[in-house]
Amino acid sequence: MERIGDAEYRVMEVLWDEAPLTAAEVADRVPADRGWSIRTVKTMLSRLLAKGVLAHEEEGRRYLYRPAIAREDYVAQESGRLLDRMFGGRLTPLVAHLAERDRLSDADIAEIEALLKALKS
Amino acid sequence: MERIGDAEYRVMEVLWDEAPLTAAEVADRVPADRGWSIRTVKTMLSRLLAKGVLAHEEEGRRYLYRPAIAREDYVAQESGRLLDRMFGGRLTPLVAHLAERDRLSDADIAEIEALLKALKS
DNA sequence: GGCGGCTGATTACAACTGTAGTCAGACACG
DNA sequence: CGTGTCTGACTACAGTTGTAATCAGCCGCC
Repeated sequence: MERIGDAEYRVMEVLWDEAPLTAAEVADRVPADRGWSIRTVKTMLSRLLAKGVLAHEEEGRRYLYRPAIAREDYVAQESGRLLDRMFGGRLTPLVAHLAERDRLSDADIAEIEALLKALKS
Repeated sequence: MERIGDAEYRVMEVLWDEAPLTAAEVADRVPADRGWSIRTVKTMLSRLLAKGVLAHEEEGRRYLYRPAIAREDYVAQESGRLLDRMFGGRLTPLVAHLAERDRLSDADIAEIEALLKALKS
């Protein structure tokens, strides 16, 4: 599967939240913090189409865009990539690492414990 | 902190494992699967120097290269980035996600539970 | 003492990415 | 019916990355 850049990912998120949308609608919903022009959004959409991660159907002279890959699949691929690259593919060192770095609160720990308990049964 | 590409990361790993090293030594230790030329390795070293993630000391007319950032710090940054981008910065959804995707064996679960227990005490 | 080999420095170049401008066609309003 | 507007397509351009080649200097060997 193709890789997706940071900016492109913003666009994907919009469409994973709500689809199908026109280019203008996507532009409206993209987080404003980057101050993108509509043209930039359209470029993103074209590239994502070319990469095969978006699909489009024609509606009059416009396109309606929708994701062609599931968010879960993409997220799985990217987390797997990080895990492979940094932790030899093993999750435990990641958890240990984040715990050390204070990215884990007590509430997180409780939550993960509950999750693991559910997984075992 | 500067970002490091995939190929550059390979070079960093060599030096995190063993330092200081000369360019030729790094080239010897880089995993062979990409079939890099020594020139390519030298380019990586220069760029990593420019990015400030490597340091060098002169030894005669050569450099000895060593990491200027800790592996842990870089790994923390990158895992934080993924977590922020994909899971709103929260670890639990990542664990849940990987569990669903069968990236978690029973042994992993036991291991993480032990880790969490240790964290709480 | 000249020549091959090694060194870092500089340059090359294509693909990808972020950010946008231009263009030709359709459409909608006055 | 003309004129501005919106659309996707195409083009632009700088920065990053992967992958190297070239260059000028030094060093040891014949």
